[in-house]
Amino acid sequence: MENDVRDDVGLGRRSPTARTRVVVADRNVITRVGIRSILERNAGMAVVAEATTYDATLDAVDEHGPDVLIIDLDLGDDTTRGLKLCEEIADRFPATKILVLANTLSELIVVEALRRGVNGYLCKDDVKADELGKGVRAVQEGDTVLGRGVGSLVAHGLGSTRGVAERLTDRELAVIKAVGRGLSNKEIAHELFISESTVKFHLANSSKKLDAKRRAEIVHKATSAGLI
Amino acid sequence: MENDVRDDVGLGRRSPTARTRVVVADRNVITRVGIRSILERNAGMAVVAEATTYDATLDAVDEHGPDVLIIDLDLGDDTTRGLKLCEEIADRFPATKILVLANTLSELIVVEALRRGVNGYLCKDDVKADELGKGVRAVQEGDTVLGRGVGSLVAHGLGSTRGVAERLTDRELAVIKAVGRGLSNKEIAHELFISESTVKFHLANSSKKLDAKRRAEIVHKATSAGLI
DNA sequence: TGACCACCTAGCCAAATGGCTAGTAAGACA
DNA sequence: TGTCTTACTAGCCATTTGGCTAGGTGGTCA
Repeated sequence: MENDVRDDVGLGRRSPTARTRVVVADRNVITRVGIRSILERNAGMAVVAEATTYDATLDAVDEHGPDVLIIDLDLGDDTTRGLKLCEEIADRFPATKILVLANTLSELIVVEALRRGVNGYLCKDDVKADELGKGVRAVQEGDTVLGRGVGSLVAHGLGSTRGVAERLTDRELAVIKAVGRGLSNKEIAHELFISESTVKFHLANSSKKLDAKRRAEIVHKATSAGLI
Repeated sequence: MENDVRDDVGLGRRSPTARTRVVVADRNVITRVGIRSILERNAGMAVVAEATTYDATLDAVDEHGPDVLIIDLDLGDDTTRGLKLCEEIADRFPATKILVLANTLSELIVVEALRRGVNGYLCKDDVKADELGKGVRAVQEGDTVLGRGVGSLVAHGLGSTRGVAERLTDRELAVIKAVGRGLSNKEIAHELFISESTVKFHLANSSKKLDAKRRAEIVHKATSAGLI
């Protein structure tokens, strides 16, 4: 059950059976220790580096060229930067597969992540201990891994007629943040140096993209998705 | 730096120096493994049980009578049940100290938790590896532990003149959830079998309690606090 | 060059919301 | 018994909002 696989290294054929090398990017120590513990003890993998910021993640991937990057998209204030980072890594380091390990499940983020070249998407609260290792192995071998619930969410989204969670622009995000702080359109207009009409324009667009009926729902969806 | 402290056990005086016994309640395997790893390897403590539901947590505390319970308030749909559970444990098992390990930092929840007998409140994303063990040790010895940022948040809340995050009633919570789904007052009234006036009444009360100016802000604060 | 996109603005109108006062009623608690 | 809390209702009125149409700008990319 818990064989030590270190002996594999240094045997005959090296490359295919070599230990899977993983970089973990998560701001949470507890999570990092947990992942390391699970992967190294039970799955025979090696966590070669840990990162807690976007920049450090990029550096770590560049330096270690891991087989798999396990990343929580939310390393800072908003998930948007995490998505951009994934895109960059998928682009610059195609040999490194990306497995997102998210706190929350949001169609918006899942679809956007897959669009940007992520190879797998698991939810922290849903994964069982053995599934983490299996997931890492699977993405390493080229599979796309979607955790419980994630798959059906995506299928549902792709099947529907609407725009499937289009990306929010910077301006839209700024307006939504202000709405979440309880500001009126007039106050937001004043704060962002735009007219009230423009605020309403951005909100109307955000509504469509998020499939939300009212500003309160926009805020709820954006908050749940870690956008604000 | 990382001495193995297991030798402490079985020395002369047992009870004061005996290994601290901990129960961990968190729905997330990775976090549970991480906490166990950190506490057992570096702090010389023993995780005697893990729980993933409110009921299981109560059972585990009852059965093992741990020195400290480390709990994530959000074991199910909403944080409210977690708060109730803490109150019950603090009441029935005063020997077990409670250390909350939260995902998010919300004044609302912190104040409410302390009010119900919790001994410490740390934020997962903020704790360093060594702080977890120190925190556990401190609450065990009777101290109240508030993580970085948590303390000032509470102090600020207590210092202000307003009601300091009063508890939301079930009805208010139901209305807020509906608002988050983008429903209008009329729709909410119909869904909850109450009049539109009553919906507005509950929202006005919620506004005061959460110190929110508009429904969108109510939703934002409630969502951030894990209430909906 | 034209198409497309993000961004910005204006005005109109119906609906929704928020703030207020002024009540009723049931259950908990001392 | 009286007081408190929660829950519920009504109406009024100003403000906010959402939905609509109809524009304008500058930047990017094929």
